[in-house]
Amino acid sequence: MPELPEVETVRRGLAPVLVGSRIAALEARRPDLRFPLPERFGERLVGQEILGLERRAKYLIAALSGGEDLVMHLGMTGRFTIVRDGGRETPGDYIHETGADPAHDHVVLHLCDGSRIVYNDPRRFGFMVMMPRTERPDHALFRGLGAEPLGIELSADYLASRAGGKKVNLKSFLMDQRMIAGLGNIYVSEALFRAGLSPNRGARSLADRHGAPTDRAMRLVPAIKQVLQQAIDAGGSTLRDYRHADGASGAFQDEFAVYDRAGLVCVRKGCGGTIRRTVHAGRASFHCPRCQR
DNA sequence: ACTGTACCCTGTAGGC
DNA sequence: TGCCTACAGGGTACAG
Repeated sequence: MPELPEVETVRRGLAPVLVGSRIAALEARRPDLRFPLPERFGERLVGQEILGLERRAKYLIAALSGGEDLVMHLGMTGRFTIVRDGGRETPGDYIHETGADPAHDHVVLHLCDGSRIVYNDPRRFGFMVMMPRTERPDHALFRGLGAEPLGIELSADYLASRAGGKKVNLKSFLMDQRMIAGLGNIYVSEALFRAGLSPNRGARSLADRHGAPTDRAMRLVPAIKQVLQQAIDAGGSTLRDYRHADGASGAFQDEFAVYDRAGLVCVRKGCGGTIRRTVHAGRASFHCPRCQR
């Protein structure tokens, strides 16, 4: 579920509560999510102050005073909810407080001020790992990540250099976290619509035969940046599970041009085309065959 | 080296 | 009402 805008929205919601706080206790209600929780998870967290909370791609990274990073990924259905001091104690009461099924409240961080951060994840595709801060850039999770899409490193030149000669279609290329880190199924479809590019087109068409960026690559870069920024401004997209850290829904789902709109008329004035659903690498794609070539 | 498919897990929506 | 299938914002491990 959570792509870059959703993870960034969660980060902004958690940061004011987490940063500067100290961890009083850890509740791990099961030993694993997608992967086993870190060895001696509680020992390594309790007593630590959280110095900062940043995002890289779809990862949340809490910097701990002891020198380790707590790296968190929300998978498809993960969500963090802040429960303020005074919230009720029994798991069953979380349903009122977080709106999530308490059976899937897997990890609870208790902070010294009495508030709690509850991690809920029905499908358990999310995970948490810890690593020394100095080792993070070389860690397997981060080493191969591509450009951060809202950073200056995502440019037409970058796209052309990564896409040249590749046989993959544009949709799969943009979904590949080694190329661009943070896009997912929704925002790839939305960015391609804004750029007027078909998801079926070969990624290689972002570069000419000399490896220089084509006008398609030039259109794609601002399309990606704009759709992500607008989605962040709207607090992300809530389809099912995703919520802000305070339980609120995102609003960007109301602004989808193509995602999940198969069979509906294209939103572009005067187009009149019908949005089509196709499949790339097992994931649904949506595009307007008239607007997107 | 690259590309496509199966799979991890649970919940829900839709067809019969 | 049930039962069954297909599908869902993620990523990874293989086989070809």
